[in-house]
Amino acid sequence: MLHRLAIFLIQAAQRQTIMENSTYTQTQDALKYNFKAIESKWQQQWLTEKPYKVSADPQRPKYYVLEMFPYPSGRIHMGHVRNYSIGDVVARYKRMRGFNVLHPMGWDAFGLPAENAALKHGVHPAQWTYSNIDYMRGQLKAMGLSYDWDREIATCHPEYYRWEQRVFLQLLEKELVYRKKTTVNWCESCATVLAREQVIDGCCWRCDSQVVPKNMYGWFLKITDYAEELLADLDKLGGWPEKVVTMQRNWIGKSQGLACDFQVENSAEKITIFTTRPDTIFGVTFMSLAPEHPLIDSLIAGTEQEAAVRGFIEQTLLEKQRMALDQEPEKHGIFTGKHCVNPFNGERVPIYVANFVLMEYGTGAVMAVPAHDQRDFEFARKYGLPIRPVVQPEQRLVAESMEAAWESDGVLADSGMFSGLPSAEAKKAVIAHAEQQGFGKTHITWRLRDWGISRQRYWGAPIPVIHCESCGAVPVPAEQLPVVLPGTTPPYGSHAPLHQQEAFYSTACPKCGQPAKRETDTMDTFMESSWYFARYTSPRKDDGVLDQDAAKYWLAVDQYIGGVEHAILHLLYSRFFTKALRDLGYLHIDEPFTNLLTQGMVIKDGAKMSKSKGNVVDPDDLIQQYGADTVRLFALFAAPPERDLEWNPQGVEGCFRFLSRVFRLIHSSLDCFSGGTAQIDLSTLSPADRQLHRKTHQTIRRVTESIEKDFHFNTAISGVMELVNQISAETAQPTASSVLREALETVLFLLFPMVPHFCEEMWQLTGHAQPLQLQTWPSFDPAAAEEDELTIVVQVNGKLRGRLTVSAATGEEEIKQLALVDEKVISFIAGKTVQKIIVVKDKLVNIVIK
RNA sequence: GCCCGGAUGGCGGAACAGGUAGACGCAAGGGACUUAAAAUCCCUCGGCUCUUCGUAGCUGUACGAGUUCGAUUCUCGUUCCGGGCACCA
Repeated sequence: MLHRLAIFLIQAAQRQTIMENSTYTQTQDALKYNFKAIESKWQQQWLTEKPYKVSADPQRPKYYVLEMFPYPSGRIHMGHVRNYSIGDVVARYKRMRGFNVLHPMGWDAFGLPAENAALKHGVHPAQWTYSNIDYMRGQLKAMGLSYDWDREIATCHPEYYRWEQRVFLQLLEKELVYRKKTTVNWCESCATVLAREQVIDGCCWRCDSQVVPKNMYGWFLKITDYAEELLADLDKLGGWPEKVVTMQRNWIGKSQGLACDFQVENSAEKITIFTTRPDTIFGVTFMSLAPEHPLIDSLIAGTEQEAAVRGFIEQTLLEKQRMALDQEPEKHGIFTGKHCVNPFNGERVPIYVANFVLMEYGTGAVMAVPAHDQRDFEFARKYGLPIRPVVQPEQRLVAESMEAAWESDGVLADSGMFSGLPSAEAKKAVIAHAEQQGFGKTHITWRLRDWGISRQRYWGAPIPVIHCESCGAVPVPAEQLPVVLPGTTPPYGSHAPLHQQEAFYSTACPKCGQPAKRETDTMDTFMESSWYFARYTSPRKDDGVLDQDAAKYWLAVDQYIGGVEHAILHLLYSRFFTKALRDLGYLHIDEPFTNLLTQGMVIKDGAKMSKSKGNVVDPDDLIQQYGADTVRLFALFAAPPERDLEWNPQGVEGCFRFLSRVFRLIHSSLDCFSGGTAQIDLSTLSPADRQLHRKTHQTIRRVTESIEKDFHFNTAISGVMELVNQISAETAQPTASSVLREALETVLFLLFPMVPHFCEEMWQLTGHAQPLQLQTWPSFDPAAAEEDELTIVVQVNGKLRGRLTVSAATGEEEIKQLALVDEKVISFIAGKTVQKIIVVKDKLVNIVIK
């Protein structure tokens, strides 16, 4: 009794000392987890001491972890909270593993919202953007994220985009950039080009007026030059989700087939078609051209069909715009009055213009084989054109009775010298024949198109080109870069605002000195995000694009983390840029991101969190109420990262409760930290202490494996919760202080990457002088983690009937015997014949009876 | 239409490699403490069955088959949900 009193008094005295010079408040008799004081204290320290500032150090292994940088829309949202919490765990964990960790942050700062805000409120896009950045930077700092803030970049800053302009000019020199005239989606009322996804039901997403096709000039990046490599290198991306690799593969869309010329009857013109089904070439019964096909003009000029065909084309192009993009119009077409000749059999076939043929794919001309292509089939039925099956499945096709095209393989029939060949062989034979005869050759077509980067907008990086009447498009000389966006006044008008700023565009030709005009288009904002990860390695370099040594040391990004919505565009463009920068001599790598984690969306009440749905939860409010550590913990605990996360306010509460529990547990166990660290001797431990010691090491193993294997922090956290639960249970009894201390310190170690402020505070409180983040991640002792008693499950015919507790050393035979004499088991096997007994080591015994 | 995922208690989610289904958390119910409440702590918690309330029996991982001593896990088929592409010749 007296002893207990003494302990109580000592504890009380200790507590008193803690209270006097620490960040806790005391309410009544309980210590309260004062997250506000704790978080601001450590954030302040990190701000002044910059422990996350790094530089290249060839002596140390590097680790580059990157989260997709945000668009500075105004405030961070839960998707960011989740993304950056995940990244921060990786960064902090790898640091404790001894890596030199690069973990930067910045802003994808160009884009239309800034311009819209400018039009609406009269603030300059730069002002709007920079003030959003300031606010959001504060939010990220309040989350305790371990970024090297000295590397922060904003893509709208001239010191960033000047190097992008430099790269643009070098690509121009290498002819990887070109200018061409194409059809774009044009909104008359907004007087601007719209991206495909901004056209809704043929109308402008903003003003709802009719979108029309318009031919105009634009700048293109020749990503198709890299199509083959972009496709082949997908095989190197073992650290990417398969889903994303598949999406990219489909997007690139390589098709191998035959390009073949059909001579136009009574004309010198030829129509080149592309087909992936050369085996069906004897089934061609007509030819279809895209309405935009350049040959049409000469085919119909002066004929009696001319007016009708022109009318059809006009109507079709209009219809194309009017139709919702996800709708397929009914197939229709018109006969041009002309014929062409199938070079394989000399047959003359009618040439049609058809609304379903795309000019952008293949050659814009399609040999129509109604028997083996569903689109051609429908078209043929509608216009009474012949259907001729030439690839026969086992059940022979008869043209008259066919209800749909047969698109699978078969054996060739009515195909001249190829008859009797199976499809696969016939494809090769047909191509070989065409090549030999000189009217066709093997050909590869890509679904991937060149990347149009021109935008008629203000808030983007200016394209560094000057148009001169006599010299044409002239690159801005390197020493004149950057071409800076003009003015501090808001841009007016939504169309090509730069086009209206004479002070900007009016200049002299660098070549001939004559008055000339600057290009007034700006670059697609995907340009900036295609190389920012590389710029982070030398963000302040002011005399070049990249520092070679830094790039070589840090790249590739070891772990990239972001939303799956960027699976195609951003990730494909970045891969392309990496290869292009490599070929310009800036980079030594082929692929930018070794490992990719695509995190799921944040869901509330079954729907994606969004302003329009009104189900957003503001991170600010949550951090205010519970602290950053709790919010981070919940974001990591509620679901594995790649899956959607259902936001549950009560779950957040639960995480806060957990941290409070640990907080109290540590305060009530401060005794165990007062002595030095004693060596733990397995042989002298009481069974309960042995058990806690074991659980401690098992938990280290479990958490380490979850982080290393798949970033499943949710199970890692469960593991720590189990350990905490066991510690709480143990502390009710006398416990060896060394074991208790080890267990509690382990909790802090394992939790640190997720809840850093909290753990640092507890670490300091328990008498450690050096910050926790400078410690080494704990390793587990396999001997300590090992169970010395095992629970063996006994089944009879696969059904659970009993459990045996045996020492780990028990042999198979003995376990078998123990199982057979188990009281419960006997009641099930009595009077039956034991057919066999299956023993799974350390796991179970299954007695099979009849 | 094609290509990928996914489906486990009231909810979010666990289950190494085919071997105890439901870890951990939330919610709910009961209890302790309190004048009371909050906070905290303890217990129960998939469904059904039982004059034995158990260390009980049956059943159960979307549905239907199959392989196996044994299937949430593997195979085939079906349904539903989500995502990507979508007239790609």
